[in-house]
Amino acid sequence: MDRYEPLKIEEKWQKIWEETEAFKVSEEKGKPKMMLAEMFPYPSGAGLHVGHVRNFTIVDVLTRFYQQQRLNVMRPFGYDTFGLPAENYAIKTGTAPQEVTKTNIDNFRKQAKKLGFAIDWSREINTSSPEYYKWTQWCFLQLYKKGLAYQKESYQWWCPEDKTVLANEQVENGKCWRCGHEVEKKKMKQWFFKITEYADELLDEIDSLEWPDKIKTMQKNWIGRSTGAEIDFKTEDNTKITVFTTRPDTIMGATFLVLAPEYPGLDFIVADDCKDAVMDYKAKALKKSEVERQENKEKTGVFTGSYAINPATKEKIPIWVADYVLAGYGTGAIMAVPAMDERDHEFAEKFDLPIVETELVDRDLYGTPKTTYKMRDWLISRQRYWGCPIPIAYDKEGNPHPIPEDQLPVMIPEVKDYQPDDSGRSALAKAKDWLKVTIDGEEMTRETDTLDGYACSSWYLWRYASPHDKDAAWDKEAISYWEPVDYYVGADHAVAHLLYIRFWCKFFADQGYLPFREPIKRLLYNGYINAPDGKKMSKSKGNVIDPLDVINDGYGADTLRTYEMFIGPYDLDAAWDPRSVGGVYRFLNRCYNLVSARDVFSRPSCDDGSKKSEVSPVTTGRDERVEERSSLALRHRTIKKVTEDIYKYNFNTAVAALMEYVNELYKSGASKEDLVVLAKLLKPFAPHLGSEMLERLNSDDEWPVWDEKYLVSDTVTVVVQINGKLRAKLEMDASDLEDEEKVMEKVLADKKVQKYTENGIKKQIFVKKAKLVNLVV
RNA sequence: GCCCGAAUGGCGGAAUUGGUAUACGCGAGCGACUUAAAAUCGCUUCCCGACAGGGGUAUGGGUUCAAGUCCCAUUUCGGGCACCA
Repeated sequence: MDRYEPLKIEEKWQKIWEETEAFKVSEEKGKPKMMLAEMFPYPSGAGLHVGHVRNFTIVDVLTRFYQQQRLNVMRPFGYDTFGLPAENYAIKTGTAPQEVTKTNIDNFRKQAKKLGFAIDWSREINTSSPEYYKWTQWCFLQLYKKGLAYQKESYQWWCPEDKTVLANEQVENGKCWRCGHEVEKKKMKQWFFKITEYADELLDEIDSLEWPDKIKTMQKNWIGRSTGAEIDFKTEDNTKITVFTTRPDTIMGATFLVLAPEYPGLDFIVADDCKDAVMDYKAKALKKSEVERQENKEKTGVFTGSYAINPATKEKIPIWVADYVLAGYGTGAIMAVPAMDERDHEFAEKFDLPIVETELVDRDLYGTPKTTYKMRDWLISRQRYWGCPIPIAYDKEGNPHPIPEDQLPVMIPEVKDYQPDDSGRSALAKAKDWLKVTIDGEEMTRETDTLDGYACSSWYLWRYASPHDKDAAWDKEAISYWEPVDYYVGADHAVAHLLYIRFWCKFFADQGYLPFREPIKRLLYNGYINAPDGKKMSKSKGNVIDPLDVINDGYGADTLRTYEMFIGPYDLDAAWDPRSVGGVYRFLNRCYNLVSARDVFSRPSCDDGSKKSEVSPVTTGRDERVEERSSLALRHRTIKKVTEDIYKYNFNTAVAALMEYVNELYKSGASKEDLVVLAKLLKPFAPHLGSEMLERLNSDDEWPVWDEKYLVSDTVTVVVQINGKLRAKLEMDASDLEDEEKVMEKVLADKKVQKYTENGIKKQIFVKKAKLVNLVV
């Protein structure tokens, strides 16, 4: 009997998979397909962490599960490589981001291979490679052509630390999502994608997706549709102010108007004697950081000195400016109804404005119906070096022109100094020669902004279908075979990425480039793995578990993978427990021993494929027949349990069922067929060991199928409750269950039951499905 | 403040969706093997009780023959949103 040596076995199988390109797939017409992917990682210098392992292993378990069911399964891999960490490293060390990225990718690939993932390595992609970002730029141009990529001057979130603008989605509690610095508002001309054009469809189709409710709700809230009306108010000198309200029926109670500090026509409205005060307030409001605004919710505002006429009451009502009205939502102006709205009420109290009870009127009487959204257009320009250059150039008048498609990619120029500055232009501006470009004989200057990294990840799932395509971003035929993606697994980007990719999908479907309108059928949102103390792992706390250490300590990748599936429900956060890792290792060790020492554990095989055991009652004697039946039942019960658990993503209980199975086999002995089934069911979790066991058992890996007929046994245990309390368990023939009278007869004959039913039975309930009798006495 | 979600042994967590609470693993204890330790194997392990029995799924109430599961209230913890008119 030899010892389980995981590192040896794993090296052997990884070599075999590498050399045979075991997971390379291509389109096979008529064969059912399955495509699975994780949210591709940003390859950091620190290498894979245990969170990646959980994420990737979920994908891998499903991948192998479907492979073993002989579907045509694609499980690609890629790297999301643009972004600040590589650039900040470049600023610090002078090393080109291209170089750092290559080193990190090489490391990630090596580590992923050590984990035994069933990846089609021929489909590896990298968003910062020119072959890839050429097509990101092409995507941009398609959006530009249709007017969905446009420039606008407006107030934007600016991170003074990273010296770039940020999208709404990248501002968390008033702070930059990357560096945590407080963001400011800055008026700049920036590029946007018009995601709002698809707001309704993005909202309405959410419910058709097999996604976690949590994510669906977050997206719905983010889009934030509300229906109401726009109502025109006129000032005394006839300037129109349009307000948005969800309650047009409360107009009788509107006793003043409030404008956002950034309201575009503010200058025309303010009365001369109030100008100084209003401009002063506006300047202060803009300087206020988002954090300050949130911390101090005390209402502030100033009177403009002007009045408007309430079209319903014909009353003259004052116009105020206050920063509780947001410029980017609705029209940037509201009618205040202090009797109905809490915020208006607070404002009216503070500034002593009239509060009148309102009578409701017909909703459509004074306004026109209007729908608005919380979601804003997606700000995509970044003043940073390490991103995909926006394929635009400006003529002498400053008008933008698209770079012709045959001139793509617009390569990232080499510079010596990566440092961004406050000029509002990225370090690309330092590449003087690169800046010049000739389009249609006219000299122009290139755009120096780069694209938000989320643009690069908004189409990568489609690139997997034809990753080396030189003529198109994706091959239409390949993509209509493979996609939409069947399973997408991640632990982040609930709104941003997962909303953007849906938006692009709808856009490219409208342009005829995609044959589907939703890119991801099923989404699995896995939980984090925390340190043993329950806290987030972080370098500074020194509580990081390195998955490579776990492997190299001798446990191996199979133990690591199986442990992370066993750790708890996949969608909940879990704390790392080094001792439980040992428990999983012991389990795999027992699996190995069953095969390597078969003579010790063997039991005569009763092959369920043979007609003998299926039909004819076994003639060799009662005991042996019972034995056969129970081991068949065990085996088929386990197949069923593991299969159904994987379909339900209950990976933890699937592993538990395998442990139970092994425990039973240790007690009762195992036939060859028992072990073959064990190895097949184990393989998705522990692919190296599973493969090794199957090789030794001389078996293929095709996923086993259970037969219900082995799950019904001759005898059943009937539970007897008296007044809902468990009092007895009775063995009966299974056929007895069909006859309630017979069951009751046996129940009432039981001595223990009789003890409780001396004074008669008021009511009896028999539940066949639960094999249960409840007697009310 | 608003909207979700959760609460089960010493710990991570199971429970066919209303039907035998605590599967599986960890930890702990006992035993076997061993000169010994490790490894391995076996047994025990919710609480009270010698037994009979009783109690028990955050707390209080309710529905039901039957509640961890459904309903109402409360507490605690997690997540999301946060002046969106």
